[in-house]
Amino acid sequence: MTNLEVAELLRDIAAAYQLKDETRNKFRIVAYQRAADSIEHLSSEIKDIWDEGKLVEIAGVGPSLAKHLDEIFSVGSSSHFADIFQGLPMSIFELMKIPGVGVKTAYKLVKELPIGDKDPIGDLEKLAKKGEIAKLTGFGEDSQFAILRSINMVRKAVKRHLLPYAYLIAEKVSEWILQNKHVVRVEPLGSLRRRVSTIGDVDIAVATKNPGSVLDHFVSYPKKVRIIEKGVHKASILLPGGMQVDCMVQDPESFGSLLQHFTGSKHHNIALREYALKLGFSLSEYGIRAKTNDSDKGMETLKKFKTEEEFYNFLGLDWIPPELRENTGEIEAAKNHQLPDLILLSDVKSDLQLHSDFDVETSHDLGASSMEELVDMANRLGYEYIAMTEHNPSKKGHSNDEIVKILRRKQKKVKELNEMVNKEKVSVKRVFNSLEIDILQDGSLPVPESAFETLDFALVSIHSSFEMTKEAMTGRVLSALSHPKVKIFAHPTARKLNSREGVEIDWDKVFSFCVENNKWIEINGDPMRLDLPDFLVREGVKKGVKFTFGTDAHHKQGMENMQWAVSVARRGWLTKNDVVNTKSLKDFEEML
DNA sequence: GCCGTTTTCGGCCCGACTGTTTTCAGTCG
Repeated sequence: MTNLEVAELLRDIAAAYQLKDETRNKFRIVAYQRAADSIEHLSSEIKDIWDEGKLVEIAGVGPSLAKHLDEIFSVGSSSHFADIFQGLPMSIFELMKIPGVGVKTAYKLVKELPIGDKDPIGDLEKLAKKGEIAKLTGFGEDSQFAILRSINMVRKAVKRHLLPYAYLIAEKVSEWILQNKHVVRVEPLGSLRRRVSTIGDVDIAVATKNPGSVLDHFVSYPKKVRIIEKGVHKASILLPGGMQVDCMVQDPESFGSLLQHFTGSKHHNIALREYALKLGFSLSEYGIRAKTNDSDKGMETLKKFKTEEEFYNFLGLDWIPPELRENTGEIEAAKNHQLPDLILLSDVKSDLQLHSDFDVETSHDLGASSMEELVDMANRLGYEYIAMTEHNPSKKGHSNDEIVKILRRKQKKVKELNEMVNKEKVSVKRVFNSLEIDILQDGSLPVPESAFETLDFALVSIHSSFEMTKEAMTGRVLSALSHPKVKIFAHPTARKLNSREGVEIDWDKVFSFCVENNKWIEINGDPMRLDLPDFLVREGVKKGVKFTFGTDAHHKQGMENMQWAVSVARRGWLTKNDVVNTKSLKDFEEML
């Protein structure tokens, strides 16, 4: 079972408890939901954790849950879970996948209508179209229509959006909001502000003294498909392409609290509120109140915050950078003044994966910009050095001698380039001659030994045979990294967001190998990759791994994607010192 | 059912919006 499957199972158990005796099981239900959340966000497979006998070390999993899960993994089912599901049609849990349909609604529908276990959502859709739902007590035409619309959304399964696209949307909607004269300040928040690799919906906060006018204006956004909801504090609209935009408004006096609340993550906020409770405070988007038994008294003691810094400081915490707010130890670190000094875009002195249009006769993509254009862009970005890392020449159709010949030609071209930058007084002082080399299925590299001599260093990466066992894949990668000229493992999981899962690798082994043998791991800034993923970056840096940044630009404009690599690094708790690209040219040459 | 820098017992985040209701339940983030 995958982490997601286990999480879904635990959520279904929680739902079943809600139906059986919600009052008595109130906190047991919460416990199952928390365990589900925790397991869904694990950075390793729960099956592996079970193998090591460490289930109880997962946050939210105690002796009882560990016992039931152990039964699931060893026997394939749990008698206790079976008891809880006893007498409940499985169609209930299927219907809960429809947004807006929770456990109570699903139960009522299954009980009142002829819905089978085979295709419950299909059955429900047919009944809704016949108008059968609206006839039930507690339902009406509106809720029936909402269910039909939600079923459509499940069918379409709107994918999460890439960061730059979400940024663009946030920018355009913010511009629209700013046209309202009552707007004091507009800030895109949520997962966008935390720089998560993919964005579900865009959240925008507005400071204003006139919330009604601002929300009216917001929902009149010309490009919207429809208004999803609208109240006095917040509203949501749907845009073409399935992007949802939420807008929350707040008085400028309390804007710091709103920023904190609406940036999330949900898990960070829950943990922060629990932490505050122990200090005797209750947190919300309005501010902080002292917790008293007398609820009337409590109302009078709301403390407001104009800025986030004041909000966190009031709780005895350092201000926590948004990228760290995932409840993975940041609150503890903020209390002990041990938050990392995160790397900034301005610390970056180089781009270590670039593809020019110099024809190396590769079977992969060539770049679209000339080496000169890439150098020009690097100068504009203020870099000290860059690396030309075209793909290796194709093995098919080339003899070893021909490959060497092609790479000597490239070596000569880069040499001329270096003579040019040395003559002109520009920020780029050196262009490295490198190559991105395929790691073949057996771990070998499709470049003859004498060709390596033309290179300053090489990158290796996976472009084929993605489905291998973890052991085989790990051996394949370590074999490639062993070559003395190979310095960087580029886009290491080979994932493509929304289209391809990353490969399976024993990261512990690869990280240790890199630390011991002075090899580096790339954080690829291509918005479709963002690879190594942030949670693995965090694990790597704990082991002492050094990282490189590469935009993988195949056009000079692509070099502006460096900001996304920095985002991933910050989410992985990296400081300037953990990233090779922040080193001066002299230090980099020594490290090579 | 989980958890501990007040606790191994007694707590468990906080609030908004919708639809169907006559005061609230259900769902969501």
